[in-house]
Amino acid sequence: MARAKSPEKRQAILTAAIRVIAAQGLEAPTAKIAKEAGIAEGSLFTYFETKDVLLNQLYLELKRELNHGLRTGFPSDARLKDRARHIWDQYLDWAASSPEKRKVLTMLKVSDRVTEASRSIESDGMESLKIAMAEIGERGAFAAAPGLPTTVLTALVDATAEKMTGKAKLNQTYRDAGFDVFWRATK
Amino acid sequence: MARAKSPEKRQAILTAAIRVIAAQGLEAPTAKIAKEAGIAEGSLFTYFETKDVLLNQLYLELKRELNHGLRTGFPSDARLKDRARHIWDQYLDWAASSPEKRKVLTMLKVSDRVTEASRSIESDGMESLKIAMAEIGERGAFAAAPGLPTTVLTALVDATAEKMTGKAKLNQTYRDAGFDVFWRATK
Amino acid sequence: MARAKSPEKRQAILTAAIRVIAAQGLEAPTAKIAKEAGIAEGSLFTYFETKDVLLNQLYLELKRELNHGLRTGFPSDARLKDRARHIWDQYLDWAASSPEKRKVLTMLKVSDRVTEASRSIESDGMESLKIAMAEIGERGAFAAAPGLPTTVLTALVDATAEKMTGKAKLNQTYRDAGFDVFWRATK
Amino acid sequence: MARAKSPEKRQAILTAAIRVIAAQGLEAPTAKIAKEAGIAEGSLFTYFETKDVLLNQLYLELKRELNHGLRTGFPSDARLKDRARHIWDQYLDWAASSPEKRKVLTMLKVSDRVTEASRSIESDGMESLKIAMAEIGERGAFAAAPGLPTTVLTALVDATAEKMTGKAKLNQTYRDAGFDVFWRATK
DNA sequence: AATGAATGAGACTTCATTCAT
DNA sequence: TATGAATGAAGTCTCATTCAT
Repeated sequence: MARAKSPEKRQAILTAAIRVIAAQGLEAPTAKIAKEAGIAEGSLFTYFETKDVLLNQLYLELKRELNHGLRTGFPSDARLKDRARHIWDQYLDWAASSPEKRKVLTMLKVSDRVTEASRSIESDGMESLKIAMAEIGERGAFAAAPGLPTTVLTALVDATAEKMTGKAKLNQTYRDAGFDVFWRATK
Repeated sequence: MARAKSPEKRQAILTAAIRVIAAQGLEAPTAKIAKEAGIAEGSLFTYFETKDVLLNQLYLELKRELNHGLRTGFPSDARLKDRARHIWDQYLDWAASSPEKRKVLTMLKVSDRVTEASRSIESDGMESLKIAMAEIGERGAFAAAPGLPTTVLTALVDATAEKMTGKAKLNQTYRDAGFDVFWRATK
Repeated sequence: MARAKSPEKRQAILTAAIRVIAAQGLEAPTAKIAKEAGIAEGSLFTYFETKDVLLNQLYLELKRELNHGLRTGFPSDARLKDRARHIWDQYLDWAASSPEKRKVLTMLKVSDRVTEASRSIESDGMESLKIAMAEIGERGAFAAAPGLPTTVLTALVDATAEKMTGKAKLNQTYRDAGFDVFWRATK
Repeated sequence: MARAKSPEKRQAILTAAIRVIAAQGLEAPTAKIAKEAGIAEGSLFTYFETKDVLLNQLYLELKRELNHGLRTGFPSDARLKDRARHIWDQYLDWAASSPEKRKVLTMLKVSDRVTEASRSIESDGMESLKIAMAEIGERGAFAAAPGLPTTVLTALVDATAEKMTGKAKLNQTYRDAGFDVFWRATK
């Protein structure tokens, strides 16, 4: 049999895409992504039929990775604040430690090159998190404003991660302050 | 001397750019913007030397307009909560009533086509607002986290405006809830 | 006003296309056609939106030119043999004097890049010719074989023109022999 | 020694090429031909070094097959008209029953990818046919026009076969009419 | 200043051919 | 020999910018 399609190469393309797109935006040339991945221009299309397919796969990959992080070690039976804090910490860790991924995911969320089909794909095992977010949604400032907690949480994580990039000294301060802003809203 | 450059035409280009870029992203062709503005392809470059110049001017224009709204009727001598609420309401009004402008400003903020020089240009007359934000920065969850209040405020407005688009019925609820989230952080 | 789109340039592209396609086939690169026409690669698309549009326009142009030749000086009131001979001579003159055009028209007729819409467009003023072909269709070998005379005429012209290319000496012989073959079929 | 090249596979490629090229033209991808033949992309090049080689072999194959048909049962000693009719019938049977092959052979004849070397290769055992064509060439409209009979015959068969495709009812009529056109030329 | 045709670099994608397995 | 991933040249088309009118 011939060479098998290598998962490493596929991953290399996605990784290269993150790096290049974070720097240049979604209009980054596929040729540059291929070069960064160490493969020929045409080989990119062996793994992703078109640029749009690549972009959608990248979106799904990042969403999956983020969701996986949120689920990992989730304390389903702890009190609400601890569960919220877990989400906050995991989310923030991912956002702060992978600023390029966060940036690219943000771009993709806004872009119309990501299809509705991609957007509607959800990860498994998110039930406990949804329950926690639903509980939060019944409390404090969030009551009567459907959907607001998730949106606000995402916005606060982004804002906090933005401030954290590159200021190691104050990182713990920002991390606590950001969560504090969020948690106060639930009192 | 030949005809003078017409300020109306300049404005028409900026307005067209907002409409077209909101729909297609920053990669929208200058030719399309020109057509939407009712002028010839080449004329656009009489008013803006390059596409990057246009984008930067657009960024400045939107920032200026937003800041102008925030200043208008600012109750410099009221108590902090009222001043904060004024900022919140004005900001949210702009964001909710000009969704295209908000969308484009968000795109521009993230894009690397907007230069550092453009980003560092500030509007005049913002002193009172800065004072208010500084006072907020000393309180509650924001203490010890420099710069966080502004970032958080922007993030909350964006998140709230996003939820408001198209749900007239709940708009007042979201408006109040969003501010509530913000204000609780200062207690 | 800016430069007007020049009909000369449009014609230069069509002429270049004939030359290049006759030599290389329909897959001839647009870049080569543009170069041959003395314009920039991109300019070709100012005159023809896509390669397919160019090909269809070329088809229509050649068909129009050929039909125009057939109509010119057509002796509507002469006896059938003279009318047939006029068609034969005009057709053969065109085919023999423009071998590249004939070759390209043949290619286009067969290609599926020429749309049904293009094929169905007819030239004006062909009535007298149609009458003549109809009369022929009722005679001799053609009776009871609908549509055969036109097909056979085209085939015989092509075959004869093929033999004529480059043998000036025998040209008149071939011209007469070809028509003879055709006319005998009507006896 | 390793496995020998399989003649079946070679034939499968040629058959697939006919089907695919009839549908898409000579620019049909080799990958598609390989897939249609049920083999891997790269295996095609084990049997035909390059695409041009494949095209030339295909041309020779079709020409050989056609010529074989013409020779089969050729009545060398019959009177000229019967010999001509035999050629006509055999040729037309092949053309009408294998429209794809006829189409592809026509394309190849016109293409410059078929070399002069290929064109000059002749089949064995065609002497009797050549004698018949030579006799025809001395008669009627063909006298003094060297080479015309063969060209005209080919053209008439193509034209007739074209009309026959899909009109079973009139097929015998067209078959007779076409031959009639040809034979009248020899009187 | 206004117009829009002209330019050519560069984008995405296809495909004949090579080569590791 | 068979496979199909890998390659990169080449093709069509887009678009920011220039420039003749």
